[in-house]
Amino acid sequence: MRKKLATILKDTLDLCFKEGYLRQMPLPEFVIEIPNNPDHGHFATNLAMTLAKEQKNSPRNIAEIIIRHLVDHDRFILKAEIGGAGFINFFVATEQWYNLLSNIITLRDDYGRNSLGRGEKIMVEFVSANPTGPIHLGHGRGAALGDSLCRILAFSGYDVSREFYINDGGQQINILGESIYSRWRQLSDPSYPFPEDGYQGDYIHELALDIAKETKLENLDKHEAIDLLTELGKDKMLKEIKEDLANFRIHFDLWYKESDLYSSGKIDSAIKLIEKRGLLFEKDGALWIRTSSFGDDKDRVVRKKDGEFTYFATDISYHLDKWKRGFKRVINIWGADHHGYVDRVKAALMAEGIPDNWLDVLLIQLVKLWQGGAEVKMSKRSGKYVTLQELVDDVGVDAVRFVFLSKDHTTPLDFDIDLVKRKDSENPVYYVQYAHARICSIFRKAAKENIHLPEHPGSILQRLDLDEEIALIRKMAEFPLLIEEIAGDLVPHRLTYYLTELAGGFHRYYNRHRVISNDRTLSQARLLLSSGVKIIIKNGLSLLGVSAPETM
RNA sequence: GCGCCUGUAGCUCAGCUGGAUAGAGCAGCGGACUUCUAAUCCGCAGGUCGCAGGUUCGAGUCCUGCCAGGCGUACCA
Repeated sequence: MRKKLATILKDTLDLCFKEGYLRQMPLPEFVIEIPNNPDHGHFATNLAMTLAKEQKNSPRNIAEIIIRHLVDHDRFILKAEIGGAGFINFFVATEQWYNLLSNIITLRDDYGRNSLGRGEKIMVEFVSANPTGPIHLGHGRGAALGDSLCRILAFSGYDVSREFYINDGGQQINILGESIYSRWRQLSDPSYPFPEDGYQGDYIHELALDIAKETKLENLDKHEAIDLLTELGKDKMLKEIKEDLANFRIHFDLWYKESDLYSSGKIDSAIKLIEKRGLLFEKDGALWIRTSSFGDDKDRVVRKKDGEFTYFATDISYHLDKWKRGFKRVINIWGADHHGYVDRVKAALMAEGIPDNWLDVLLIQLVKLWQGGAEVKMSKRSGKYVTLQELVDDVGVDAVRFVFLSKDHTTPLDFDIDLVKRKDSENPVYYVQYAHARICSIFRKAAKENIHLPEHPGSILQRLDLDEEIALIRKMAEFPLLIEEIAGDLVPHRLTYYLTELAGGFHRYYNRHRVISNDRTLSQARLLLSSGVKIIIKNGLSLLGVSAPETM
């Protein structure tokens, strides 16, 4: 509807220029917003104010001229008024709102879908937790964000791929093997030393027990045993990570192994490409890439003195591989502690001729856990942290996802377990789900009384003549544009707020008016209204990966 | 030192590309179930938008400086 209004305004300006009501000038940037105050209309624009300076006329005079010459062949606008310093407030003809509601009901699951992405290939890489321990809360937040983003991008016409990068090489994996080995030895010899930088968590102990049950380790020498434990431990950890994510309703299209980059020679070819561009040099026995030419603070090592590639080198080749696979755009979701790494990777990509804006990195801030009014301290080093699975077992997938998604990822998140566990009004996820369940309940009741949604709403909709009813439809009308904005700005948290407002609007309505009454057509009209709300709540929750229950 | 993020009601947070009287949930106080689910609703109270300047018709939003908190500044991964 906003687009329709924008067209009307443009046509109107053209007319005013042509007929000389206003001085000819380039079209200024102006906004059409939805005012907070209902007295200010359904839509408002600052158009007259943006014209004022150039027109050498007062905003209110210009608004007057625009209103007088509005090009509105379809009688879209009921009335237009001047407000404040020169806003133009528009009231849309009621019929338009009825059409919109009919449209929602026709489109159902597709209401809100758009073609912003034009089928473009886009990849979201997220979680990518090292297979050296279970996934914890921080990963969970990234998982919820990444998955929801993918759902929204797919809904917006992108061809989306979800990818998990497995760091299955390098030092930390060896430490995993050594840690398991020590725990295994400690089964028979409690004094056996544990590596200083080993992983402390109880899961290492469990892994040792598990593997010892299935595999004979006694006959192997230490190195063979550690190698084997590294492999088995890694596989078991990865399996657990996959299960935990599946329980969190998250599935990936591709699990990409870091080790494949080595075996396929992709690291070498990535570095050769940089060499070809003359951005590689040797210093102090190491191989460096001149990232400082592309906005990085300093140059970076890709191959160490000892001949090993750095993690940075594998990352460069991994991203080059993403590029070669034809993704038009890539989004990475990383923990905020990686922020120093962003410029470096972007610089390296630019050194390979990849444009700066190809990669978007979303940094998620820390999750702090609260219980009993105190912060639950977490540290991976000491092995003391709450896993995602524990939290999900405790409070349920829906609540965890909703809470994670209800905050902007740039702000640190305080997660209060006690609060999220309570299945009452304190938890917004139930507030939204409850509205859905309530509407389902109304439909059950209606079916019993043999009242059904009409096939062709037509004139029945005219029975929706309360301000609250029109206001609800107006709220519903915001949904498609909101989805486009979220897909464009990568901000799914806005959806949780929208859904809470929509649910609130319905709850209020429900408490004041009966949907089902003796008046059959009125009942049908209100069922149509309820149906619209239900459709949007269901679509919205599904984009967050949250269920929409029919009963609660 | 330099860089990134954050600072809005007692608490947790929204505030869309600058717009009209800064919002929501929780916590506090007072009300509403013989009627479609009270996991709901209604009302009251609660604010120097960290501080100080600047830009302009207009700033929580943009710019500069300062203060506070978090994180990062590896030939680790």
